[in-house]
Amino acid sequence: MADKKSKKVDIVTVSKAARVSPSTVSRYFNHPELVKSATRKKIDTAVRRTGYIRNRAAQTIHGIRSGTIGVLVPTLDHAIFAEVVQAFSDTVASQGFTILLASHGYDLHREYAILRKFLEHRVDGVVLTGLDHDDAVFQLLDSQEIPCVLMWNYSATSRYPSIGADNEQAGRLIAEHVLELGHRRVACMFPPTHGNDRALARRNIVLTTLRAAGVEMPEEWMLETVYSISESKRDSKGLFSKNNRPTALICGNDVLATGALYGATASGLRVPNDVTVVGIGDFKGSSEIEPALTTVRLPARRIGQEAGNAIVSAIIDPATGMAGSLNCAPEFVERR
Amino acid sequence: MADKKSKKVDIVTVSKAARVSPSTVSRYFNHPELVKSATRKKIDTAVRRTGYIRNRAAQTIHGIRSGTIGVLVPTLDHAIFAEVVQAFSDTVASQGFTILLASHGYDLHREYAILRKFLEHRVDGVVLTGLDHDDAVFQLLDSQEIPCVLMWNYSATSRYPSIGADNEQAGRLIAEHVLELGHRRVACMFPPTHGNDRALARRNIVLTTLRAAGVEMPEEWMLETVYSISESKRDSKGLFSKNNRPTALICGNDVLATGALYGATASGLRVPNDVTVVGIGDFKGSSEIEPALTTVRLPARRIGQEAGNAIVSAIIDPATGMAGSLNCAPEFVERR
DNA sequence: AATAGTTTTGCAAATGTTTTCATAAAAATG
DNA sequence: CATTTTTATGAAAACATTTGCAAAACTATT
Repeated sequence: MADKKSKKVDIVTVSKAARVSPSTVSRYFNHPELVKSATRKKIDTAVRRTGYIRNRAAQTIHGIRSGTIGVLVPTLDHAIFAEVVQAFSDTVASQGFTILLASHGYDLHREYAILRKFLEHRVDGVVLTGLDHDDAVFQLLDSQEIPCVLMWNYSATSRYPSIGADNEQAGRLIAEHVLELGHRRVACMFPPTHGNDRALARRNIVLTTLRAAGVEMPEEWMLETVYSISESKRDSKGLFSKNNRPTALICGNDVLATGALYGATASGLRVPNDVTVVGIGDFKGSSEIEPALTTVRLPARRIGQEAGNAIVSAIIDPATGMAGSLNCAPEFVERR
Repeated sequence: MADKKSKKVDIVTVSKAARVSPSTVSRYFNHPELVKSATRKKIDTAVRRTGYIRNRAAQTIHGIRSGTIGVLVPTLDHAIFAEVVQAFSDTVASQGFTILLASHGYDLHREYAILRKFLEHRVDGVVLTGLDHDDAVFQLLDSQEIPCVLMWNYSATSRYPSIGADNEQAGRLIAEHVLELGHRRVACMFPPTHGNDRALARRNIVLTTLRAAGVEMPEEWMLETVYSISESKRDSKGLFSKNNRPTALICGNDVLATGALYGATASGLRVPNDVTVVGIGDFKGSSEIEPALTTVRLPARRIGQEAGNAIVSAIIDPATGMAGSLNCAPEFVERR
């Protein structure tokens, strides 16, 4: 079977081989119940013999769905996004869709260009990460009539349906936990917040919650550290080795938290006896780190699945349209 | 600009708005040097006003490249693959290509179906992970005339050009290191090798190298553990708590090695004083684990980049065709 | 101003499908 | 067996582009 390397095998090649018309071959694929089973058999062997592979491009220009969904994430280098994408991909693949994947590396300006590329490919739907996007991006989406989901974060007022965790809730949970433990001298460490609305929102709510409880965080305890264990270790060591040090450190994500754990240990402090370290955004595997880390878990797999289901049903049934936003509640995970 | 949500905006809509023929609009995009600059300007504003977005599907049926590359990995849940994909994606994106991504979850039978789907989308090239694939997959590739790269592992005799690390070399490096440290009582822990030629090849060479040095590994010291820190911790604890325990443990990947580190610590052993733990396949971040882990690093970023460059140049210049396989040498990373 | 040469444009055919409509074949009905 | 109904197939138009070819519009040359 299938070795016509010779030249182009198209639907008419098949139709000739099967001695039927091209229309019948087309029907064989799209409405098999309309073709007699004897003919079906003939076409079946012809397809096999010629090694024919359907051409979705040719279908797509008839307004038929392309069967692709554009997915745009900041980067796969952060396990958390890789996990969301994997879950999303699995979910939509089971419904016959394939994903077109691109990353913008936190440069929101690249989003527009990438989105255009997706649209050139006539994706059936688009998934963006985070709530905050260039206005041009939203306008472009408005002008098309394909469904779009903002995943990763949730907000009741997002411009397109958002499926993800509520940053406010996550930040509040962790801040309240720290307060409940009785801490009054609290520091925080977040990634650079420029172009990263997720991190920014988390930090703001943490500060607000603390302030509401009368805990004011001095400027020099608000660390801004890039996503890297070694940087975080270094910065937190700096923080912990000062004579005037905080008793708790809230980290914007678990990579930072991991580094901070190491930093604390390296400074001769024991966790959690001497200092408390907590993270937000538990990724697959952080549950295994030692010493155990208390975090607020953002349910990556669930987010990917829900986003996948939402967009697929919006694609398949455009009449009903997209369901609304969905809050995948972050979950408090206390360890040791 | 651009808000014709009204209806379909195609090249003829634009041509009418610009008062030129559709052919000229087409040329404006594909051979701008052939159209007078005054006309160019007219078309430019027409495009902007109508919000036209080119339809790659319609181009593709003219034999024009689709601008997509199919990438098939086992899963993104392993950081190492996510990292390769990220590097690959960045590399090809800079040349205007977008990736179609799918994962098979180590079920090699799904590869065939996914590959077919890629071909239906008329991808310009395909990247598979690993050297070992179903024969049907190779036959299908043979019957098409699109370039294909096998990435992640290297072998001089692979059926398609392979770009990646040499497992033999990696396994040998780490085994020799253990031998040099004077160990004679060595255990190993690898993921299930079924459908995972990478893990299998590594384990075989480790065993062979040890055996060549007269070190025979007893059956019960060959652990098969799924990719999970907690499983690995549990299994290694079992191993280390026996009265008759090995003095070194070679792990098939760094997730297993991390768990083994914790397992050793939990068994009251100190690393590396009481027991040596080494890994193969250093992933981004394992360099940060404490206690530090000695590994053989598989250069994920480099592999992704090289694979990207190789396939893009094979696509762009089919005459020259694909360059040969490339051995991205694994690198020995000794930490304390 | 007429001619030759060059640049720019439009027409029409081609690409690989799907789909509507009409016709042919088969089955059901009298 | 003739007629009606149903089912299966083919012809041709449509989809959104690209491209070879020829005509038209300029420029340059005398």
